[in-house]
Amino acid sequence: MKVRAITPAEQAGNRATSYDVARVARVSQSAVSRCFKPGASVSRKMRARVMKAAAELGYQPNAIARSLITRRSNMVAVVISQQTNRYYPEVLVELSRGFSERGIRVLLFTLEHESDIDVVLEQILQYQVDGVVEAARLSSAQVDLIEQRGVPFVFFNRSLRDRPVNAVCCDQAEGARWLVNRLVGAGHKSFGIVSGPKDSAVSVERTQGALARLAELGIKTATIVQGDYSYDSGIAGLRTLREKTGKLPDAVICANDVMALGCMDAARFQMGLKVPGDISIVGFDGVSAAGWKSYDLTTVRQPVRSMAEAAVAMIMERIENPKLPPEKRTFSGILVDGSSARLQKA
Amino acid sequence: MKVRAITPAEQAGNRATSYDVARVARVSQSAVSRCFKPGASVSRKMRARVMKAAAELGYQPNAIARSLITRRSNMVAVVISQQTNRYYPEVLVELSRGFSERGIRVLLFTLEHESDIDVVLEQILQYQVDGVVEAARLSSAQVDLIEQRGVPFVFFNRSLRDRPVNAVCCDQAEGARWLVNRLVGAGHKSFGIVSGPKDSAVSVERTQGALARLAELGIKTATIVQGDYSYDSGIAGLRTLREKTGKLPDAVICANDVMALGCMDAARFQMGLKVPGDISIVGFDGVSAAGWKSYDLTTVRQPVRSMAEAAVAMIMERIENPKLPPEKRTFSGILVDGSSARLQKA
DNA sequence: CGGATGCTCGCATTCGAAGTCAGTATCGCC
DNA sequence: GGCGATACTGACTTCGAATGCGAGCATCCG
Repeated sequence: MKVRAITPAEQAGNRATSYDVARVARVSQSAVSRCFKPGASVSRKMRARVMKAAAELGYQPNAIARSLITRRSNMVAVVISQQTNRYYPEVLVELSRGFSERGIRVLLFTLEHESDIDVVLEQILQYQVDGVVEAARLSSAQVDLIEQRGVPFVFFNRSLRDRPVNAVCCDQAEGARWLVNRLVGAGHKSFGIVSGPKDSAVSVERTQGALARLAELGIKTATIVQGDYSYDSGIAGLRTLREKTGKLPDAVICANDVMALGCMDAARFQMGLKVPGDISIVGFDGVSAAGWKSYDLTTVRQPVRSMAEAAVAMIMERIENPKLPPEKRTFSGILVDGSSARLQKA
Repeated sequence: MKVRAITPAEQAGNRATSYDVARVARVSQSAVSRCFKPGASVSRKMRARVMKAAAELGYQPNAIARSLITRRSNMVAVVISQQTNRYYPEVLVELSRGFSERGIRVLLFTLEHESDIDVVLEQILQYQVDGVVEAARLSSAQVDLIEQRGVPFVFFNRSLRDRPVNAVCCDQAEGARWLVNRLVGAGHKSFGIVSGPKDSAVSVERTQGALARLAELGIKTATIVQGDYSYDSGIAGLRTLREKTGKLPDAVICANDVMALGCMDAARFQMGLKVPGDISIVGFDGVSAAGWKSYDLTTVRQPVRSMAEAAVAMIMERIENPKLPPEKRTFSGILVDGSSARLQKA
C-alpha cells in the first residue's frame, strides 16, 4: 500500500477525504466508501466507527470524484430562455422540484437569445450531465450532437418535425381552436391576432392553430400583428391593429397572457373601451396574473405541473434505460372562461 | 507506460477521452490536455494535429475530471425559495447571466420550505461548488459549515445580525420609511399593514421599518395583518383589516407588490372603493405587474440587476482571493410614484 | 565547436471515491 | 474437528484530465 502524505482535515480549507476518515477510523478507504453506499455489506461495528470518524472530520463524499468513477453526475441540464422564466417561472420551479425529489440536481442554463445555444450546448456536454431538458430551440444537428453523446434529453413545449425526439408539449393548436370556437360561437365576426416573437415555436403553433380554425369556420380575414410576449407589445399590438384596419376587430387573440393583459389595458385606458362589452380579448398560458380580478382573462391554461412532472419522468426513465424509443407526450390545455371575452351571443 | 485498452470513440455511447485523441493524433495525453489549456506551451504543428483529431472524434474535455484535479468545479450553487422565483424571476435570470458571462455554471437549488435547507446544504457542499449564493434563510451554524469548508458565499437580500457575512441587500427599512413619509406627508392618518410570511426576513424588515417611521411621525396605531405574499392573501388582508377595526385605514402598506395588487382589487371590486380616492395602497418590490395600467402601483423597486451583479462580483472576488473580509453591500430601493396612493394633501 | 538557453514534449503522478477480487474471520453443521 | 458457506474487509485499480519534472532538440552566442 502506497503511503499517503498526511493531510489532516483539521487544516484550513482542506476538506476531509475518505482517506482521512479511513486513517482516523483505522480502516481502509474502501470501507469508508462502502459505509456511505446504501445496501453495502458492512458490519455494524465498522459502520459505527466510520460514521464517528466521519462526523468528527465533517466528512462529506466528494460528488465530483464519485461522478468520475460511476459515470453518473446526478445532474441534469435545464436550458431555458430568459423569456420563459420571466413569464412562466413555474416551469423552472416545477422541474427543479421534480428532479430534486429524485436526487438529481439542476444545472441551469439561461439563454438570452436562442442563438446562444451553440456555446451552451458544448458546455452542457462537458459537464457530463445525465440528461437535458430543452425549453429552447434546437436544430436537428444539435440534437444529433446530444444523442451521439448518449445523453437523454426531452424538449419542453417544442419539438422537431423532421425526426423523432422526446418531447413534452401542450397542444397549442388545439387550445387555440377552442378559443376560436368559443369566440365564433358567441358571434364574433372580425378577429385580430397578436403573435409572439417569430422564433417562438409556441407562438407559431398558437397563431397557426387559431388561423386554421377561423378559416374552417369561414372567417377568412384576421389581421395579424407581431408582438414580443411583453405587456408593452400587447398595448402596442392593439393600437397597431386599429391603425392597420382603421377599426378594431370584435375579438383579439393574443399569443400569450401578458400581451392579452396589455391589450385589455390599452382597450380600457387608452381607447376608452369596455372589455368585453366593446371588444373581446383572450390569451394563452394561464399565468397567475390572468386570474386577477382586474383582468379575469379568458385563456387556455397549460398544465405546467403535469408537464414538468412528465418531462422529469421521461428523463429519469431514459437514464435508467437509454434504449427507450423517442416519445412525445402531449397535454391538452385547460380552457379558462374569464370575463375578458363575451362568450354568449349578444 | 501502461497500455490503455483500445476504446474507439466511434463506439456507441462512449465519449472520446483525451487518450483517444492522443492515440489518433499520435501524441501523448498531456499534449492533448495542453492544447485545450489557453496559454500553454504547445507548438503550432502539435496544436493543429490535436485539434484535427479532437474534431474527428468529437472530443470535449470532461469537466468532471478536470474539476477533480484542479479543485475548481466552475459551478456556483444558487439557493432560492420557490416564492422568490415565482414572484421575482428576474433574480435568478440575472444571477445566471452574470455567472455565465464569467464562465461559471449555476447549480440550482429551489426550496419549497426554507427548513429544507439542511438537506440541501449537504448536497451543495458535496458538489464542490466554488461558491454559494443564498437567497434563503441560514442559521449561524449553517454559515459555519460553509465557511469551514472554505466555500465563498453571499446572502442575497438577507443577512445575519450576530456575525459578519457577505451580503447583498436592498435597504428594505429605508424604502419602507420613504413610503411612510410620502403617505403621511399626503395627510394619511390611519394605516394598515399586510405583512408577509413570518419567516421572511424581507417582510420583517419592511414591516418594522414602516412601523418605526410611523411611530417617529407620531402615528402609534397601525393594524397589522399577516399575508403570505400571494395575491389572494392581499385580498384577504384588506378584508381582515376591515373586520379587525370595523373600518378601513386611510392607507395600506403591503410587504410585497403582489399582495398590494390583491388589496387594490379587493378594494375596487369587492368593496366598491376608489383607489386612491377612498384608500391608498402601496407595495414593495417593483415587479413588472405593478407598472401595468390597471394598477400603476406606488412601490419601491429593488434594483435587482445591480444587486445580482454585485452578488456575482462578490463571489468571483472571493473565489480569486478567499481571504477577503466579509462585506455587505446595500442598495437603496427606487421609489416609484404610481397612482395607487394619494401623494398630495387632499 | 561547445555550452547555454529556451521551447516542446512525454512520463508519471495526482485528484477522491467506487468497485473488483482475493483473502480472512465467523458460523453452522455433520 | 473438519468442512463448506457466509459475511466482512483491504489492496489495488479505475475514471479522465492536469501538471511538475526532466529529456530531447533547436537556436544562439562567444
